[in-house]
Amino acid sequence: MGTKSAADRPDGDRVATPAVRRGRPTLREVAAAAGVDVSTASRLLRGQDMPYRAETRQRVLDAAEKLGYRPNQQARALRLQRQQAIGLLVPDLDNFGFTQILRGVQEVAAEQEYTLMLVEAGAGAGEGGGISYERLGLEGRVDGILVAFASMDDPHVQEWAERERLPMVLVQRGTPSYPASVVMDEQRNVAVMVQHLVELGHRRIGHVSGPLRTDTGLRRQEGFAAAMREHGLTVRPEWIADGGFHWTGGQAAAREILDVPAADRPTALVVANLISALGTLSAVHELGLTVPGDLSVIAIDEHIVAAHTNPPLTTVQTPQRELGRRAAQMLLNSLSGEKPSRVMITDPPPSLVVRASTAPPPPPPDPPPQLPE
Amino acid sequence: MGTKSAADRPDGDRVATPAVRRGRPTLREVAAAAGVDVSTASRLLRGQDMPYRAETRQRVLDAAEKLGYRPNQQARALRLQRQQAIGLLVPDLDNFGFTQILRGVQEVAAEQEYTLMLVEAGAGAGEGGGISYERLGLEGRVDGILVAFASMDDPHVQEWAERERLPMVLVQRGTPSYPASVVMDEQRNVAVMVQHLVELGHRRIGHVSGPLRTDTGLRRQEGFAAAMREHGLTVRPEWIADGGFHWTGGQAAAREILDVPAADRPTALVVANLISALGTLSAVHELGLTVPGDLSVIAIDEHIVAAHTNPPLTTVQTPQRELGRRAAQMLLNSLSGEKPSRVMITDPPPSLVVRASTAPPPPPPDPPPQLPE
DNA sequence: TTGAAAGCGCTAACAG
DNA sequence: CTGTTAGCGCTTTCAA
Repeated sequence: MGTKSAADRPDGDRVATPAVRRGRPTLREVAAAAGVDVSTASRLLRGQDMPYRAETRQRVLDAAEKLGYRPNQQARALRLQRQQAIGLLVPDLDNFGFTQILRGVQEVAAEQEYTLMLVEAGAGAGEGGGISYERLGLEGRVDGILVAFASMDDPHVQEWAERERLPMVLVQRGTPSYPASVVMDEQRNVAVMVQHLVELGHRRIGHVSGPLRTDTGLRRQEGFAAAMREHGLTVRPEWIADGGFHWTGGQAAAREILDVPAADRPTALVVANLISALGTLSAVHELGLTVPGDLSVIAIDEHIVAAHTNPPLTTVQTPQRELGRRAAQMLLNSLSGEKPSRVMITDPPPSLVVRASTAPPPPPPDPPPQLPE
Repeated sequence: MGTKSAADRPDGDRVATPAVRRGRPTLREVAAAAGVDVSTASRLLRGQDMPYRAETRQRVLDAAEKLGYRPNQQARALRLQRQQAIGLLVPDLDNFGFTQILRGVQEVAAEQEYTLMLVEAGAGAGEGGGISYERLGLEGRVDGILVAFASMDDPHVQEWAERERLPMVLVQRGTPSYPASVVMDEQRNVAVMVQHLVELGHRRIGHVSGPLRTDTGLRRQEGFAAAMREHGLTVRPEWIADGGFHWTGGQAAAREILDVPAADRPTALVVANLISALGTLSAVHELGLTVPGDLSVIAIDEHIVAAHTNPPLTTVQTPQRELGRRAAQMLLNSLSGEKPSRVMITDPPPSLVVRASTAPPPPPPDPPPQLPE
């Protein structure tokens, strides 16, 4: 390496780690092997500019190939002030709703040659607990983050992102105080479900909702009320309960709604997500009711699991993947200076996956000849 | 919350900041604000050494606090030649088996202040397809990787890791050619299942296996054979089929095994993982059989979903989390130069979660008074 | 007890 | 067409 004699540099040979071979070949080594300057090698290897002598180009390319050169992302990031990476924060990977969002995000990130860091941020903290975002270690590692916390109303994320100066796009959560978000048309999602039930003949419809403090939960519930009104049906408060987007919550909510005399029960339940629908089914069975004989159940979120519950659940498939795509695009665009906005996905419209959990309502238990209301 | 106006700076003493605010405060700025050299600030903020003048310490700490200083990971990584981050590659986040492994890995990473990069590597590629590991962009971003590809027998990973000089630990996959891996005691997992069935009175037991080209699949199948032998039962080849660790595979395998005259059917099926057990249940219902009336079914992998299938599945809970922990530990240790090894987790022993899918076998269809074999 | 200086590996003006 | 130079933000000898 050095052209100087080792003798006149008493400190010279204890510079780096005692490792004989370095981890990976550096650009400097490639350049040396090709007999050019690092700057030339850098430009050329990155495909920049046009004019190189054919021979130079060949020599550099050969040397890089031969040494198996791969640019050091860190050095590049430091120099460019850009990580070429984004983060995706999800609360819970057990929640079936997230995998499709993830796929969408992944696609876009890959297309734009960004690395995606997926972080399950809710894991340790449980539902209500505060998360230490600092602990995630995302700080200097990503250029921006996507936060898919529909089920978590956490003001800290926003503070954190601001403090770290991290561009952030909220997914499934249109907090009015934040300008960058992508959500679905929940009204429509729910309308599809209500419509299906009405077509089957149901008029007594209840709702196992999401938490009302979350944007998604709230909008689904509003959508429920709106759809009911549209069909001239009454929304009965005692037929609505918060299932918390969670298994136990769904169970508790269903118990609350259904553990009443048969005459006071709804004939169908619209459930705000798949995992809480599992809980709902539990409660239904506990109470000795049959689905869809006594009660129809329909839920948001399509997943293979829905085909295997008892009975198989009718679901609504929503544009989750598109949601992920758009969110990622927005984040990436905002990194290039574009102003982010609030977007509502409508394009792949929600579609019904009809299975065995929905059917016409049972005949009314009492024989009142006309209006049950 | 409080919308932060640009103007409000409650504290009177303001640091002379450059005209344009940089992305984040640098160490240099902190040092300047405190009136010390960067090297001093660096040492002090990292809690290095002991001897600082109390006043110096205070000034630096205050400045850092006030500016909201956070060290730049990239610069540090470049200097230290260490990312303080590890990657976890999983094939498929829809597979329930991985979340617990993830939790374990997360715990250890957090304990040691490592950032975890979770990458769903199989997503785009499908089961058999080759993955472009280079595309993951993990290259210079992590110090090592955990590969949880039980269901994928891919020689490329190894090459890739070697080429990138990335220390790698295999999780759930004890490839004999690779020295660093953590697996479970699959023999024991399966033995628990067989034992349960035998105790219920079953003697005609089949197996929906994992792919035999995967280590896990193979070991589960060997375990099955061993357990059967131990109980003096015969392993019937026609009662074994590969469910591919996938939904459709599970379905096909079960069809193959069960679509025969009743007298030739097993009375119980040991299924190699939960997702393929869902497929198995599908096939069983298709064929008009009842569980557990005609057939008992038991699967590996405990998950809340198992409580909601039709009927609820008896499962074996395995030490997945511990697996993740040990794997992460091994990787981290190997980063500090320790030789990795092949480890088999035995500690939290597998435990049975008994649900409705297992029961005593039906009475034999024919009336042969003695041995059915 | 603290400061000066030398880079980690890379890119980007600006000169030749 | 290619080389020189000057750092990105941080850590770490070595000196003072």
